[in-house]
Amino acid sequence: MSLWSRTRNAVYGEITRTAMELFLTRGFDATTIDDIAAAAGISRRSFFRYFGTKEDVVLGDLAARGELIRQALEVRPADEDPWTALCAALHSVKDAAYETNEEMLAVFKMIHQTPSLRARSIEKHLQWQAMLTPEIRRRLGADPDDPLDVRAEALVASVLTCLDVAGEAWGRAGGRVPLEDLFDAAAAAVHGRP
Amino acid sequence: MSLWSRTRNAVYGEITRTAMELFLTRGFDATTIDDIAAAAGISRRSFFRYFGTKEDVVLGDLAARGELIRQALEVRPADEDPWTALCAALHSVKDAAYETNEEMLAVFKMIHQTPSLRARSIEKHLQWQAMLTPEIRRRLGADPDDPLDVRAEALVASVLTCLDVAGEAWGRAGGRVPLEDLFDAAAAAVHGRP
DNA sequence: TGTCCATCTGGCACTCGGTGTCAATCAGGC
DNA sequence: GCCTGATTGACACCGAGTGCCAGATGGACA
Repeated sequence: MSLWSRTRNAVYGEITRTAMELFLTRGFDATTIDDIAAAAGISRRSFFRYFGTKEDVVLGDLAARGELIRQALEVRPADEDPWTALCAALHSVKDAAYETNEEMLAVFKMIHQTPSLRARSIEKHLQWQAMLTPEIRRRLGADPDDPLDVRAEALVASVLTCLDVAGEAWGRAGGRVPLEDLFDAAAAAVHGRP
Repeated sequence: MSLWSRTRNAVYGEITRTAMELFLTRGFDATTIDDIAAAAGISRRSFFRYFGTKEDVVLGDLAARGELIRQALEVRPADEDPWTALCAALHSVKDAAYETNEEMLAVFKMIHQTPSLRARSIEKHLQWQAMLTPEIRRRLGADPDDPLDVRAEALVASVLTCLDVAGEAWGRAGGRVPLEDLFDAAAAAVHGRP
């Protein structure tokens, strides 16, 4: 680990902390990149060297978590039915990115109330979908490239949709109930089975 | 129908036609608002008086179709199970907005290949979700305002996700198979039943 | 230690989407 | 013919994001 990457990580974390603080106080849309750059002591141009978009500060490592979910899915027993395997894979990956439950709640609310953030969040879920679908195709014994076989896409997309619905409900409910329980209830409603 | 609203409708249609032609030849991102305004013979400012965003030219009346789906859902038999009722409601609303199948195919491909369009399209689906959920809550006998009851949201969101998956597959397959068949296959994969 | 190279940084100019404002225009009712 | 209200174009402005370039800084090597 060279000094370069160490300072880079430090700056990365500093920008994230500074920006999130501004977002949670002023609101996402009311905070400009110039505000963040000024507060973090860097130039506006440098901000874009660490984050491609303003939304990436909030949703940054979502892509990385997709990879974790994919790995968790691969480990599931081969004879488990795809839906159960997907649900289990999602369960096994917790949100370790947040310090407190309150912070996580505030971020969830912000994401679901800010259209641009919501849209980006859904785009990330689409990436997860693309990452998880091949494994489900394999488990279904489907042709990996047949565009007419929509079963795997539908299963993966629906499970992720349940996660999204659960997340929104969790935010609306003020985090009073474990997110997992809401997800299980959503999944059960869609796929039958109590 | 006054002359004002007649000319307004005419201009609206003219902008749509001009813009769609540019989108389908140059691509969505490569077409600027100035291009559209110049080609349609209006000012850049006037464009934004007819369309809130560039994406709205492509996805304009999607919100209106949501209302049609809601009405179709209301008409379904009261004792039909929610999933079946939702699927039937979606079936009953066809895409009447496109002249030819080829044009519809081109637009679908464009939407699914352009991130900003894809995101907006999903946002419109979220609006549909909000419109359809109350009726499903009613059919489930659920408290209309209980944030912890996620069944209705999950059902509606999953059905719409199936529609989205089917639409994407339909585009990838070059429209070789009826969209309805792909939707049915996706819905069946998710909700059990072969 | 001094030199060279790669990387990082800040600043500038630019594009593009989108908004507020204001004066000019134009249809329609009196 | 005149007043009212909607529409229009033009201009200025903002914020996100990008390309470019000169300068600073750390690392490797002689």
